Amino acid sequence: MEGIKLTDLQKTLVEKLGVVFEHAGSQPAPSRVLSLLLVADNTELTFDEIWQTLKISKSAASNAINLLLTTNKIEYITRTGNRKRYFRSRITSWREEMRNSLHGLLHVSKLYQEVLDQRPKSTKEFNASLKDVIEFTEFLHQELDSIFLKWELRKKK
Amino acid sequence: MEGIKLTDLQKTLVEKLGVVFEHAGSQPAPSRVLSLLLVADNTELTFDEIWQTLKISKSAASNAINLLLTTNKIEYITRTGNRKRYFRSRITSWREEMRNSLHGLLHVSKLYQEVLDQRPKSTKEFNASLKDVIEFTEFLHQELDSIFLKWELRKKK
DNA sequence: TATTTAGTTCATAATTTGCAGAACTAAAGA
DNA sequence: TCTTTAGTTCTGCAAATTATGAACTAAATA
Repeated sequence: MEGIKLTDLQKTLVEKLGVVFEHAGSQPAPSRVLSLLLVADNTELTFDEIWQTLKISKSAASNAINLLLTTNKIEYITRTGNRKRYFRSRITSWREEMRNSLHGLLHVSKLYQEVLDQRPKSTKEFNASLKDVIEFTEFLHQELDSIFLKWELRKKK
Repeated sequence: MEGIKLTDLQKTLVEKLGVVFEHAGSQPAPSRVLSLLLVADNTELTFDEIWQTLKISKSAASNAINLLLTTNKIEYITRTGNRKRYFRSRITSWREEMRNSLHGLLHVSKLYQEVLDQRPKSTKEFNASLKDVIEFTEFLHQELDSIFLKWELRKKK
């Protein structure tokens, strides 16, 4: 048996999502692995199921999976008396990932501050915008929890 | 004269920012052009100043500039009796750009909805997370203006 | 001890990307 | 009309990125 069975719709979705992830900066193979783990009926797939279903080489799958593991996009579980690893998307930790993305923006912010520090005082509007971006990013980072909270309150209703 | 003069700090900042933009998915030359327009004392630079300062070819500069123009990262102004275009960063429209980024996320959200629509009902927690991501993205999109507002109120104090 | 399993690593091979250089163009000026 | 200016467009190439297949490995099983 070669990989898992996907409907035509599922195959299309894997490719469409794959392209979206590529545009977001991810490589082709990792993008497709991640997509497959979102689209497949079974959310926990083995190494063999992944490369056989996506029709990519074992080495491409190995590299893709390890990249996704180190970037915390996926994780794996094991089962007693079974050497296989079952890989799954970490979508359930999406809040955590969003926080991390914002942390990345904070790093850009620090660079913007360095830029601002060395700018001539004369370009007032420009400098003010730069300062706005820096401050708003920091604000967003501080506010994230209360934004989550507000959303959860609204959701309950 | 070859391009504009940059201090060593400015040169370093152009490269550091350039790398950051590259990590965000932008190509090398557009990244450097965008960085230069943030770092240079003069916020409005001509085509010749850009390629000569960055030591890239005219074609690389032309392509980079046009890409940045079509993605609304930069704009240009002209001056009477002068055929040159003066390019500048659109950083002052950063709110608009943020709104657009969120709009892009909304597009991903639509795909996630397609994924969710075809998923088996049995993977409850997984599906719930997917739904959360979709709904939170929409929430954020709706809330953006009031988040801006809250930030501006806080800023005044 | 031999074999199978679940991957990993390595040496390329195949694309893809991004840039340079040169030729080109359209408008303005001399 | 010739030249200059302010770019654009068109190859061609070098480098970087990705993928492949085959050989390898370490643990478990027979």
